[in-house]
Amino acid sequence: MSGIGALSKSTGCHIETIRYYEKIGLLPPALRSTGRHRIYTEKHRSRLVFIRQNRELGFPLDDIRELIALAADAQRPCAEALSVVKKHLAEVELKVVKLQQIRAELLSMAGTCESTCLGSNTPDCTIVKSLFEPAAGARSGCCS
Amino acid sequence: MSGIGALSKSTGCHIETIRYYEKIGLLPPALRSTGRHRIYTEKHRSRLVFIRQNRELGFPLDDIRELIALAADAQRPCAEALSVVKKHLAEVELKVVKLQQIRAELLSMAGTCESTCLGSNTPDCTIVKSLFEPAAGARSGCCS
DNA sequence: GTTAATATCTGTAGCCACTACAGATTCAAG
DNA sequence: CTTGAATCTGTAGTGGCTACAGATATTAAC
Repeated sequence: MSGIGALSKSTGCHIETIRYYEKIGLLPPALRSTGRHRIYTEKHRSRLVFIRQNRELGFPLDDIRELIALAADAQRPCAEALSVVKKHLAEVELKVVKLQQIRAELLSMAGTCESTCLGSNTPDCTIVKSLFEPAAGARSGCCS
Repeated sequence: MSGIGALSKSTGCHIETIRYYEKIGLLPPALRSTGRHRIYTEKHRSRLVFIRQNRELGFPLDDIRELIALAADAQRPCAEALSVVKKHLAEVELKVVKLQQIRAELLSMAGTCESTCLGSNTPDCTIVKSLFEPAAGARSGCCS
């Protein structure tokens, strides 16, 4: 049994976030003191830890909600939980690929700038140059 | 000179997004027809292309705003533009590292589930098990 | 010229997952 | 009993759009 401040400290989850999770039904409502302050049990705490762990792995709250539901109905959560994880894994892998492409592009931008215009008198930086370029091949077909 | 629909088609940028960029001052206000429909020039188009290209590289709108400002003041944008790019690059690289850690963790979760509980009669899936675990070592120090 | 279909207009609300307040109340310590 | 810290509720803001509703403009066909 502990208040929201203690729960926050022991889980590293902000007080506002704890209240938010309760509001959207991800955490069950806390018990209340006579003055309406929230009181938490160990069950609340372990569920909050679960939520946070999965959030740190990037699961959206709806996925976490589903995992919790699967846990509650202990019939055969395995295949379904696994599919939630695998779906998320696929998204993470896609993101990694995209970010690596972006990284390569940024490295090339920085490299070109450093070798071409940085320190020279060139007024138009390669990074910024595309702003003034008419973007070849897209002007045809325009009116007038 | 073209309307917002044509601009949208030629850039792949949604109409609502174009209006949004104007609203937040990222695109200069369009000319207007007698009936208040927006009319765009080639300059609008090339700026929008610039914005979109940089958005695809993950730059936040405020960075793009700064790059545009640097382009306008052609004094010495190079070093500053380069620093914007490098800062973003650092963030992208950090994200890649984090996502790769997450990926490893998800792979391990999926692997453990597949080899341990999937297809067996075990009622508690490893993916979901931490919900019920008292999270050892964090209970001490609690009141009562 | 008229009508119908399409395009565009403005403004507001919603998305995700929080975060940041303001102003009121309650709790714990001395 | 007082004081200061904690907590309460409720609302609004973040980024970068997206989705609508209801009104007006434009264009094409007849």
